[in-house]
Amino acid sequence: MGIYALIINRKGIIMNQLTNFFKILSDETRFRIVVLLAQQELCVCEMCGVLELSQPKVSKHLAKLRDKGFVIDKRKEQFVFYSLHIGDAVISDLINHILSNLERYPELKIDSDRLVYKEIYLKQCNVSSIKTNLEEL
Amino acid sequence: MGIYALIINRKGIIMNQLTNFFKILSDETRFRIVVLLAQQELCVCEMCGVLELSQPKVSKHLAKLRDKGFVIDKRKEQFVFYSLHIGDAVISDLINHILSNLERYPELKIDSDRLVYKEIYLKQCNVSSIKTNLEEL
DNA sequence: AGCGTATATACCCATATGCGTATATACGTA
DNA sequence: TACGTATATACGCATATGGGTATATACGCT
Repeated sequence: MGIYALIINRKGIIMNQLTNFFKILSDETRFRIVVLLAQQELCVCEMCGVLELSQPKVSKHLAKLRDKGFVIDKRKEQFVFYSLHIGDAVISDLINHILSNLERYPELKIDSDRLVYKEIYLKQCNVSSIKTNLEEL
Repeated sequence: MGIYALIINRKGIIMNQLTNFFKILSDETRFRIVVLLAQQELCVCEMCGVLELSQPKVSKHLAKLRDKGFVIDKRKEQFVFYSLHIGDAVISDLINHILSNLERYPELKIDSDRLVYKEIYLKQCNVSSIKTNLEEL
């Protein structure tokens, strides 16, 4: 494989990185996850709680993010914490742009506001009484 | 439907507009089309020529862009010209960001460079000799 | 070792997606 | 009206996607 082939491949990779990331963001659940992780590292049950989504659903979307290399997972005892890992400048600028315009996307803003209460979800990941506990606030 | 429901709907619409656009960009063909249209309005056969893609393929992707409201089509005699129509600021900033970093995405850069020769394709849309004509340059 | 909690994944299903091919429609011109 | 070109769309197919449910695995604690 000569240099030209290498260049071609590099082209493809770069191009794919962008379209892959757009595919990630094209699902509402993953989009909300990315916006959360752009603000702080979180474990799975915290995301389930904040987003009010089932654990397998969140885990499966995180797996896709991991497979594409957009997040890094790090185990801390029982919990697995995820953090965003973005290389491309266009992508990270896009995320920052969204973050600084959160008020324009009320749904994302609500998610972010609920990050304050994330500790609530730490010890009841698979419990269906999340909403009950929330309502007590 | 009360005001609250309206707000909810408005939320959904705004949120969807972003994820819809990411879905559009998640396909390589559509991504290349959007980048071209961000530079100038083009008719279908010009896009087929520049991108070296079949006419039905380009038309179908344009139909998706049209259905989501991201492009406007305008007939001029035999030709139908498409132009980008982006409302959301985050989206248009994203596109501008990509445009000003075209050198970092060689494949997109090549497409854009070929825009210079777009007139070639105007009267041979369905002809398979596109490459032949290109090679004469 | 046994139990509870956290997380990942396998399985199944319904639906969406992208593509090639063929065809329909629209426009200009002879 | 007939023909060529431009464009849109219908059809069929293979594959991808997202979700729910059930299950497997990992960790901490007793």
